[in-house]
Amino acid sequence: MSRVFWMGSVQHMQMSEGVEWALHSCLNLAWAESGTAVTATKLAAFYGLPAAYLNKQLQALARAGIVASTSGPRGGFRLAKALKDITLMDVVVAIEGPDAAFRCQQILRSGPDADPTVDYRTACVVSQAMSRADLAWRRELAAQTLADIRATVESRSPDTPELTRNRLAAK
Amino acid sequence: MSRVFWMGSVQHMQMSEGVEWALHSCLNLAWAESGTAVTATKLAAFYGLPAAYLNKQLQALARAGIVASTSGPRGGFRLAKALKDITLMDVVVAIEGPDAAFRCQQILRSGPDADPTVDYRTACVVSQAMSRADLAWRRELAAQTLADIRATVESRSPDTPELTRNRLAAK
DNA sequence: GCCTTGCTACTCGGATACTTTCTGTCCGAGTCAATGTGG
DNA sequence: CCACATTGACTCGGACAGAAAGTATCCGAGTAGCAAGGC
Repeated sequence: MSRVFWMGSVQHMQMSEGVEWALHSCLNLAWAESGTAVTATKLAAFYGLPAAYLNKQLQALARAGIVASTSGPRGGFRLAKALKDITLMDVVVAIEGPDAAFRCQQILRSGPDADPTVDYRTACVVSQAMSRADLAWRRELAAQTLADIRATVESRSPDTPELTRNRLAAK
Repeated sequence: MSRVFWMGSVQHMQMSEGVEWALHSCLNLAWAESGTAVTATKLAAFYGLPAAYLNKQLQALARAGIVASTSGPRGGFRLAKALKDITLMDVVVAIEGPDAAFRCQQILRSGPDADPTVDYRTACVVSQAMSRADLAWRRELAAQTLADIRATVESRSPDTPELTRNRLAAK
């Protein structure tokens, strides 16, 4: 009796959803921009996101030099580079930080035949194998720019640029 | 005044350190095994890990069919497959769960021109791009088996099998 | 002497606390623009 | 009419709570072996 059903794994190792917000916001900035800055509030209203929290993510993009921020009336955010110079990797690093998903804790340090002079982050074979996968991931992210994304979106939905511009221009 | 120094990004999107523990423990099981099971306590003592928590990770490996568990005296864990049939991907999925790192929240659902009939996890261009990177990561993890890891370790440190076996055999 | 039976010690398994990270909110510093005033 | 100081509202920026996940621990269910007792 009382059979136990395994409900499936819980959600592990997920990146912040701020990455998704940041990517879409950058695209919207590219479509909206005609020399004017867009406030975090407007960008958040686009998807019903909490404005203050999106603002936090945009700050991270600003620190990374992806967007530029202006305070005061008529202030807001605008792209600091061309879309073709912004890779997915740039955005992910800006939001999630530069560290690899797999963190080698160097547990071999505590093992029976440990050598204190060795850095197991580079020497440990397990760590090397995991790093290989991380590098493949990063390579793929770095190979795609936001310009590529925009081009694909516009080819599928040609109305998107105008719709977005209008929506952001509206008070 | 009171200049603020940015301390660098905090550590985001890190996978559980249980992955590292699980990988090393599987290798140790392969070296120790001579038909006998090894307890979680012994495996934990190898690196000074909390035994009960390592046990938790080993349970996850057991659910995934990577190791088999036996209760009672002379019980413990032993490999359920050959090392060549265990990929890094298998271990990561067992510990971290099957979900991708990037979770498309389908924020386009809340966008201005949303189509409720569309599943944006597959339709959203941003999601597709992120998935491409995830797939590259998974492909790399699936391409490496624990047998590969063992072979590399043994070629670099030929003493490891015997050292490990002796250490695990010791009371 | 051998079989049966009960017991004890041992191990996994999942339920339970504690810590860190992520998510969300708030208020202050700075800024630009409009407005009113004086020349 | 034009220049300038003042005011005011608006926006980002970082500091401050709440929620969720990761980490660590504990105790119970089950099992295998051992020991004692009976045949």
